[in-house]
Amino acid sequence: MLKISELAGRIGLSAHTIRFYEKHGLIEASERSESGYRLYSAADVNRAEFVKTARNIGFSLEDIAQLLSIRLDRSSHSCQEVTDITRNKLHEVNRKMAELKAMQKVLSRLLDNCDGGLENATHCSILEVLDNGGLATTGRVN
Amino acid sequence: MLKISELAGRIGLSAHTIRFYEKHGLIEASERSESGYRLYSAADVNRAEFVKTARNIGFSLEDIAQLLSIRLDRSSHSCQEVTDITRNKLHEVNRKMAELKAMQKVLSRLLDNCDGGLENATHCSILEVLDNGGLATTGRVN
DNA sequence: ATTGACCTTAGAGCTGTCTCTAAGCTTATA
DNA sequence: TATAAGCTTAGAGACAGCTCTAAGGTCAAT
Repeated sequence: MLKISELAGRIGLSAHTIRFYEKHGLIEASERSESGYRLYSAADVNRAEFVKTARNIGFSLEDIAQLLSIRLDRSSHSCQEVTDITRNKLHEVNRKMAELKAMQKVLSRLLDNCDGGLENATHCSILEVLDNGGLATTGRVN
Repeated sequence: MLKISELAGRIGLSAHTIRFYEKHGLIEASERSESGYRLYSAADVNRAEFVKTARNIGFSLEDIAQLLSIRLDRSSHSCQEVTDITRNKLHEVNRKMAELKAMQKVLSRLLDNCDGGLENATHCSILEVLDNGGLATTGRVN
């Protein structure tokens, strides 16, 4: 049985974060010592590692809570439930990527058109674009 | 001179948001009516539109505050200051893109390896991966 | 004169994920 | 035995960018 900071060291989260995850139902200590210290069994460690892995991949704490409840009773959940969560996450990632790509394109073009020298900003093309409502619509790419 | 909701309609922000931006120094009403209503001049509208455009591109409110202070006195700032802000933003976007790409790759691979059928999740390959600390290191791509 | 839309302010609440603090108890080490 | 490290709890604070509320004043139309 591990104490909280031992678990923390093992999985690479702070003790603070582990307590925070516990409050949100993600990690459990199946026992307590006489003095009230959390004690983690091998199964608890596995669960915590599951949480950490899912977190690393990018699942939200809420996603992870759902995945955990499936993991806890695999036979009464379908594989599809798991893929649905994963697919939703992938869609979310794709949406964000599209946003970032648009930003990337605009920012790059702003930089391309501006020399960025040490002269004063009276004729800075970036400021001009911002003043004129964005990049010209001709040739605009979303 | 426009009242706040007229400005709101004009630039596509809520009156709430305009007051919020004002509190953060982004938008100003150069006058007030006798009864205390905010009144926006043409210059105020231009400034608000600048803010909106920069926001649409993805600049943070803090970035915009900096851009505004340059815009306010272009001759005492260099063009480089503007490109620095823009370049920093671009780098931030690039970093986030790289994170999202990694997530995208992992999520796609999880989905590829899982049939996602209606059968129960006892042998769900996604859960197995999460239980085993992530995708196999052989052939791992970051 | 009344209704209803609009305006004012200060400040709270929301999202998600921590991160830290205070005040006090326990355990290990010297 | 004294000290330091580690544990406990509840709750506050941080980030960014809104979003909304309460309690009230103003204005235009009927």
